[in-house]
Amino acid sequence: MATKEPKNQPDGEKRYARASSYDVAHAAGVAQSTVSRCFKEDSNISESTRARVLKIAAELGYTPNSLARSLITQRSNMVGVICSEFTLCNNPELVNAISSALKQANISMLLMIVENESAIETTLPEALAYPLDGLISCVFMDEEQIQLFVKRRVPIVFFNRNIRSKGTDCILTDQAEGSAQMASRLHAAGHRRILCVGGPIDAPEDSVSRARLKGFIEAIDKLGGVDITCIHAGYTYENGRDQFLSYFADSALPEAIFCVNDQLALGVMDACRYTCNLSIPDAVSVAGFDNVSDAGRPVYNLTTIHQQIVPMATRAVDLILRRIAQPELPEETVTIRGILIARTSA
Amino acid sequence: MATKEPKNQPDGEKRYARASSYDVAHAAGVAQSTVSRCFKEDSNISESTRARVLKIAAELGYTPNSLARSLITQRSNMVGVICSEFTLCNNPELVNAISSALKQANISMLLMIVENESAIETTLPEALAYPLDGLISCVFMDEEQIQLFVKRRVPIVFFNRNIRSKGTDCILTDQAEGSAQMASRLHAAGHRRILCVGGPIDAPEDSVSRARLKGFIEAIDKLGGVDITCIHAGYTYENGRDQFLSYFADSALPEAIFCVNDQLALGVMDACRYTCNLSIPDAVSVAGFDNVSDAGRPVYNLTTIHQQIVPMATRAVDLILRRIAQPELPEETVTIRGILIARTSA
DNA sequence: TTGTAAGCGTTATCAT
DNA sequence: ATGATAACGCTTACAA
Repeated sequence: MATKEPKNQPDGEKRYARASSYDVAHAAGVAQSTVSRCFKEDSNISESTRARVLKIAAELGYTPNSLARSLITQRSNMVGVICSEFTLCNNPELVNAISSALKQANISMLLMIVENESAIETTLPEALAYPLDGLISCVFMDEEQIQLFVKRRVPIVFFNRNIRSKGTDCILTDQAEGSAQMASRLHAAGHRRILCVGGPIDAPEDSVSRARLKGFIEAIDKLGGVDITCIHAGYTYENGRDQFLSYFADSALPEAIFCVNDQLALGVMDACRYTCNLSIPDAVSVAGFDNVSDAGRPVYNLTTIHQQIVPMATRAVDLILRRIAQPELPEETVTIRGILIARTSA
Repeated sequence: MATKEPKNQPDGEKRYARASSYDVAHAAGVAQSTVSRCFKEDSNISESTRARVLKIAAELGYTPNSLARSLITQRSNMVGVICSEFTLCNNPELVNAISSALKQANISMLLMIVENESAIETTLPEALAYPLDGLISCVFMDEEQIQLFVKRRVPIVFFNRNIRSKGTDCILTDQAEGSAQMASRLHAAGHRRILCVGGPIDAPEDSVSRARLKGFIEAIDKLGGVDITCIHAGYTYENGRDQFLSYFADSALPEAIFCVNDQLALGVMDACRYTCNLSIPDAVSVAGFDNVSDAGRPVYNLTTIHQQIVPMATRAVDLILRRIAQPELPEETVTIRGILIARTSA
């Protein structure tokens, strides 16, 4: 009890495989706190002992245990990222961008995938169990869910979800402005009968799809003289394809089709070309939003609005770090412009 | 000191936002250990106190801190997943499958993305810092790197990386057999001049691309009478496209092209159709391997070998759990068959 | 059924 | 420059 024997290693045999700072201290003949100091920059420690201790640590394969550190420092160095299966599978670059921004800041990513936009409940306990340094949510959360994190002082940044709540920030592509750019382009190209393929009919007022649709329609109305029709699908390729087909079954072909995301647009394009034998853009123009990687392939060449995912991810991480440092700062909503990528589909 | 006052809450003001079991205990007038018991199934606790404590916990927004729990239980309930940017971006379903298999087992996923197959060094410190319950690696690791984890008793499962090492398991698509299926099909279709688009020329002997290439060539040789040429690209769409173009610039068109992955195949297809004006499969057949989601779109309709990602992911998690429970079990290499998906490209 | 106390592996605050 | 020692928030004997 009064000795320096590591407590977790009563006999010669080790109970646990991972070496602890006690093991290193024991082997190096120093105090455990000395070992700890050796792994910290600018700590008062002589270069000679540091060198010796680090050498022994390497031999024993010792690295400070992040979990134990977190407990005392009150910082886990982990940020949770919640996103939907759809986002992961159709826009993996987004997750990649967030991952690399976090890596830049030396923060680990606890990734939680939810089945769909409204299934966040299933992962809430997981997100709450850890003392996360922050949460980046690419899905909607209601006020009650948000409060669970706010109460625990876990900063939330909403990624492309326009949610304003006390103590949370958000980063958004300027949906309305992006859609307006597309509206101008289609209008300038002379299109006067336009079909809009929106998200689900029951999408909430503040959803991405609604924002894009609304922005598009308002811009078109301002330009004037355009006949607009809207149909509503989900978000997927198949939704776009099927909804267009059932629309086109008993309606005239529009001159242009604006889809609120690229997946819908790709579905519509394929429906046009492979089912209806319509050539694009000769028979009809198609435009999307997001600029997913497929959109740039020659098979689609989709005219779309590019979301600047990389700067958005960087900014999202900045917002988290900022709020960790200064929790009481006023809420911020950062808006980043979309960039019109003119290809041949429209 | 002798009182039951929560130590972390000296005055009325709270230093930390997250409620601890002490806070709950204090509010409920019970011991801290009682609170702990309330959150554990089948523990000797009266239903009445449990109900009361849980109610108060909910009010305070208390959930047991996973980190602190891990420290004492020696189980972090976190599994690290390492994969390359390429895999994430070109086969996001893989990450999704792993994520959902882990979720099923109530394990959190620490996702680490590395720039490329050989950049794992950059994320090693992160993976080692946490006492992970296991590691699923979708990238290569050398023996020295593996040992770092083995030493810490962290089970590793290699996902589609054929690495045999003491104490580690792996789960693989049967590359050779899948390639052989494709070889049979192309042969049966009457193709006698076949171009293979392999991975990088310097890919290691035990790499996925080599295994597929080797399996294909051996099977073709067995069938006989086929003239085979190999070219080497990287792994990407652009690699496939560019390498095919530079090959075709001064060589005759083969009857069929087998690419060691779908991305290469998609690149080759687009090069054929959009640059060389060759129709597929009339002028040339193209086949791939993986069955990524794009392959099924009518724009490609790629004949390919489907990797059974979902069962593979489930099995990978099983292997981890198995080895956590019984670390000394013999190493296992699970092989799962690929399924030929015959579409119109070949 | 409940409370007391030890310990998980760290960092941080004191002494020395 | 280094060593004791007290947290961090839990789980788990052991006592009562």
